[in-house]
Amino acid sequence: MLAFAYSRSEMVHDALVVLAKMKDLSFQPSILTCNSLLYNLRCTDHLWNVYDEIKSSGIPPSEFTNSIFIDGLCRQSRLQDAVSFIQETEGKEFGPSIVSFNTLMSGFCKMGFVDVAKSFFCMMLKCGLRPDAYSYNILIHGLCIAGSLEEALEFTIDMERHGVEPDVVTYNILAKGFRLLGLMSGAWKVIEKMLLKGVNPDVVTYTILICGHCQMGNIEEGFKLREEMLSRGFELSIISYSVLLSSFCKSGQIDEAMKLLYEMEGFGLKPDLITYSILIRGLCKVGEIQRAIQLYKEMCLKRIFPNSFSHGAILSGLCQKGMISQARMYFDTLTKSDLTEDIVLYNIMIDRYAKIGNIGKAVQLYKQIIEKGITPSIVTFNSLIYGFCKNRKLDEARGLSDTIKMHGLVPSVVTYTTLMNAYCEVGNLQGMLKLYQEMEAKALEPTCITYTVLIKGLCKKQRLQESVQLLEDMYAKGLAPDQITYNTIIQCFCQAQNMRSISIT
DNA sequence: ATAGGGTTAG
Repeated sequence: MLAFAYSRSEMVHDALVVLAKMKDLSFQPSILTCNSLLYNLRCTDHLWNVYDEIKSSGIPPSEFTNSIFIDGLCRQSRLQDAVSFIQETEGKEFGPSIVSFNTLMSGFCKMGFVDVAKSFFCMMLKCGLRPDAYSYNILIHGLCIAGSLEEALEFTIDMERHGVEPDVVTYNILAKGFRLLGLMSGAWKVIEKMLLKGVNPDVVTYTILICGHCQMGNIEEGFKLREEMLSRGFELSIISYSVLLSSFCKSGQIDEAMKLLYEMEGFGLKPDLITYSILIRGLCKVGEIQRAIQLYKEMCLKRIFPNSFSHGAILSGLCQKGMISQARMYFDTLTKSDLTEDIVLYNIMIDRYAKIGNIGKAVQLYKQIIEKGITPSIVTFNSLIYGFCKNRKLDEARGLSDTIKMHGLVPSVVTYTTLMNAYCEVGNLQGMLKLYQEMEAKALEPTCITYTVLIKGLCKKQRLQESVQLLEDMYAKGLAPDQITYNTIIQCFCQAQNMRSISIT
């Protein structure tokens, strides 16, 4: 009991001391205690030791033992070991359980390998196991994160067909999937369906919707939903607050954001690393670097330790203020001392160099990444492509497509949009449209910026009707045009001296 | 003891 209590209270060290004593006295701990310990050490190097210890001690494992072990392997990114383990346990007393498979699928999804996860879904069926709501939700989530919304929806239908009712988690996952693509009208349809099915929204649902409003720049609607939430007896979570905070920060209303921070603290909610990172970024964005550093220190005093998010906030703050040499100094100390070589920090720096047209420095940092054996991300390449485009080196920019493939990466909407913009700038409408078709063929959803580039390209060739049609397409999709979209169209009509059509919307 | 909501670079 003592060992169990220690373990449950995450006092793992004490638990281990008690267990060692027990071993001296030849007392056997219960499997409950062992599992709890295995669970608490699942992210550490002790995972194997504890597991081997259980195996050799003769304590009969429970059905949970194996799935906890698999979870540990997945969390340590040892997916291959997890797969081998599942294969070994097949046919044994506690062979692969649904939970084991679900854990494994979740592990693969988190690493971005949805296809592999799907193959385990099939394997599960072959083992005679019936996927449960977790199995479906894990896959649907993985697909949504990967942007394959259509397939996620197909899986949802499949789920219903097999008698597993989509629950609040399923609907939340789908709503977020639409939100991620900026398609809020789709998200609302998901919620409608959910209500129709008699499934009640929860705090997560509200948070996704508030986030959607905020993302569309409509903080007011976000706050209205918050009122509705409160009137229905829900309490705001740290995350709901963070969404609202973030929205204020994005629109530069930093004092409003700080007010929310004090409000949440007043309710006894403790801001976490993400909340602080949002605020630090917000302060940097409006140029208040000193206040940002002050908050950063306050966070450290509360024993919340900065990660690359908070560092990235300060770094991009310095960059945005045009303090490029200070930014570089900060960057150098971070990359020299930090054990984790985060690609995001490199990306921020590379992007800044690209933005100011210093492609030389950008390429230099890229080479440094490769030398250090750090894997570049698609963002790294997008920034480099931007840099080349800005310097009118379109061939070099396009040439990077092969390098992207070489690294096993996939061009994103941003890759396409950046290149399309470059073609648009040099007046190559055909080149731009060809890229757009290629993008569509890969089922990549165009963003507001993609549409704006398309509109700009068409406007340049006086194809006004088509550009207005694109604007209509955006409305139909629930994709919000921004100021630049409107400015582009207005400017174009002005140039065509067609002042009346401006009221077309 | 397996699933869902918030921050980053384009």
